[in-house]
Amino acid sequence: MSTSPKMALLEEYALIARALSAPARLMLLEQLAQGPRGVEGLADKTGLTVANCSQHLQLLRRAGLVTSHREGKAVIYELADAKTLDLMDLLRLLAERNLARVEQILRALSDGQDAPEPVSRDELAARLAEGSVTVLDMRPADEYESAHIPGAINTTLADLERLLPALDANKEIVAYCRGPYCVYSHQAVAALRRHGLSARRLEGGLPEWREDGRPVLIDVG
Amino acid sequence: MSTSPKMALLEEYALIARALSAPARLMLLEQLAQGPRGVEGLADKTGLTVANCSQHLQLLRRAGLVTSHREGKAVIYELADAKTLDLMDLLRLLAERNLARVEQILRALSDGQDAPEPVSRDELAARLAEGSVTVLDMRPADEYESAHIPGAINTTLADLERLLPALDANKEIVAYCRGPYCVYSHQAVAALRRHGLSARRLEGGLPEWREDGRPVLIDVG
DNA sequence: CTATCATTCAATTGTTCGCTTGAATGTTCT
DNA sequence: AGAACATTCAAGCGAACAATTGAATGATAG
Repeated sequence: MSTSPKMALLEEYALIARALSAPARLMLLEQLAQGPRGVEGLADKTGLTVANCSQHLQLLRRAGLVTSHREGKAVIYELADAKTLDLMDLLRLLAERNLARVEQILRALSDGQDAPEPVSRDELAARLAEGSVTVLDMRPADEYESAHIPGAINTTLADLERLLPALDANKEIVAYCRGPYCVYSHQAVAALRRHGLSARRLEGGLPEWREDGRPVLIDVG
Repeated sequence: MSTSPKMALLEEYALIARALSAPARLMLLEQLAQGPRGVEGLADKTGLTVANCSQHLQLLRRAGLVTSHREGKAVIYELADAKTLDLMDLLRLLAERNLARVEQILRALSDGQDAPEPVSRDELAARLAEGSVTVLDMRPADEYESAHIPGAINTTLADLERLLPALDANKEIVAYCRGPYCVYSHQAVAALRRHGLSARRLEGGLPEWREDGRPVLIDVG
C-alpha cells in the first residue's frame, strides 16, 4: 500500500510542494527568477549563511526546481522550469484571496490607502510605446544593471524622495521589481501616491515580463 | 528583520505550500475536488484514521485551502478556492517534466507502452456531441453517482475485462477519473490498448470538466 | 435529560526540518 | 605542487510535524 504507484506519485508531488514550503527557499527562487547565480551571490542577497544557502539549493535541486552546473570554481544555480514562476504566483494568489493576514499585511504596506489595481504587462507595453508612462525599477542597482525594462529608471525606496522633482507629474508612474513577491513596488506606489502622483504597480515583475518574450535591456559588463 | 513585511508574506505563501507537502493532504484535496464531504467520508476514501484526517483538514483550513461548516452533527469540508486545482495540476506538471522518477512511474503504469497524448476537454466535448467516442468513468460507483460526464459508462479496473465485449471497437474510448492525480485512467488506457482498442485519457478529470462549466449528470439520491 | 454519534482536542512518540559550526572536497592561479 | 577560494559534507541542536491513542466537546434523537 505504501508503495502503490499512486502513493509514489503523490510523494513526488508533495516533494515539490515541500520545496516551496520554506520562506528561505521562496526567496532563493525569487532571486533565481532574476537569472542564474552562484551560491555566494544568493547567500548575500538573501541574508542566509553560505552553508545554509547551499543546503536549501540542494533541496530545490532534488525537487527538480533548479539545476546547477560548474563554472570555474563557482557552482551556478538556475531555475529549471519557467512554470515554477506560475506556481509561485498561484501561491501568492491563493494567499491573497484566502488568508486574511496577507490582505492585512498588504494593506499595511500601502499605509492604509487602498491600492489601485496593478497595470497588466500588455497595457504597460502599449503605453511604453506611446510614451505615456514613467517606469520605475525598484530593485537593487546590480539587478537593474543585469537586465531591466527599456526606459525604466532605477531607484530605491530611500532615493525616491530625491527623484520626485525629476518626475513628470503628467505621466502616470508604473513601478515594478523582482516579481509577484516583491514588496518594494507596493511601497513605492504608496509613497508616490502620498505625494499626489498617479502611480500603479506592474503586474508581476521582470521575470514575468521577460517570460512574455518582451524586450529587456542588458548592461554588458 | 524576522518580522519584516516581506518575510511575513513569504511565511504565508510557504504555509500554503506546506499544506500541499504531504501526500495525505493531496489525497484529501483530490477527494474534496469531487465535492464537499464529511470527515468520516474522507477518512474512508483516503484510508486515514478519523482523528488523523481531522487534523490534516484543520491544517488545510488554516492554510485557507478548504472551508468547513456544520450540517447537523457532521462537519462538511469543501474546497475554498477553485484555483487550488490549478495549483495541484501545476505541481503535477512540474513533477512530470523535471523528476525522472515520476516519468518512470507513469511509464510503469502503462506497462511499458508509450502512452498517447491525452484528449483535451474541448475535443471530448466536440466528439461527444457527434457521438464518436465511448467515455469511461473509472471512479468508484458512489462518486460516479454523485456526478459524471453525461453518457459516461461507470466501471472499474477489475470490471474492465467484463465490459470489453460490450464496447464498440470502432469508437475511440476516452477514460477519465478524479483528476490529474488519478491513476485509474492511466491503467485503464493501458489495459484497453493491450486488447487492441483505441483508447486515450481525458486531460484532467471530472473536477476540471465541471470547472469549465460543462454539463454534468447528477444522480439525485 | 440522557444516550449516541461525529468531530475535535490533548498528550505521546518517532521523524524530519532548519540552522549552526567546523571540516572536507574540488577548482583555479601561481 | 601548493595556496586560495567556492561549495559541499557531517554532526548536533531545538523546533515542528505525522500518526496514535484516549478523552472531551457539541449536536441530535429518544
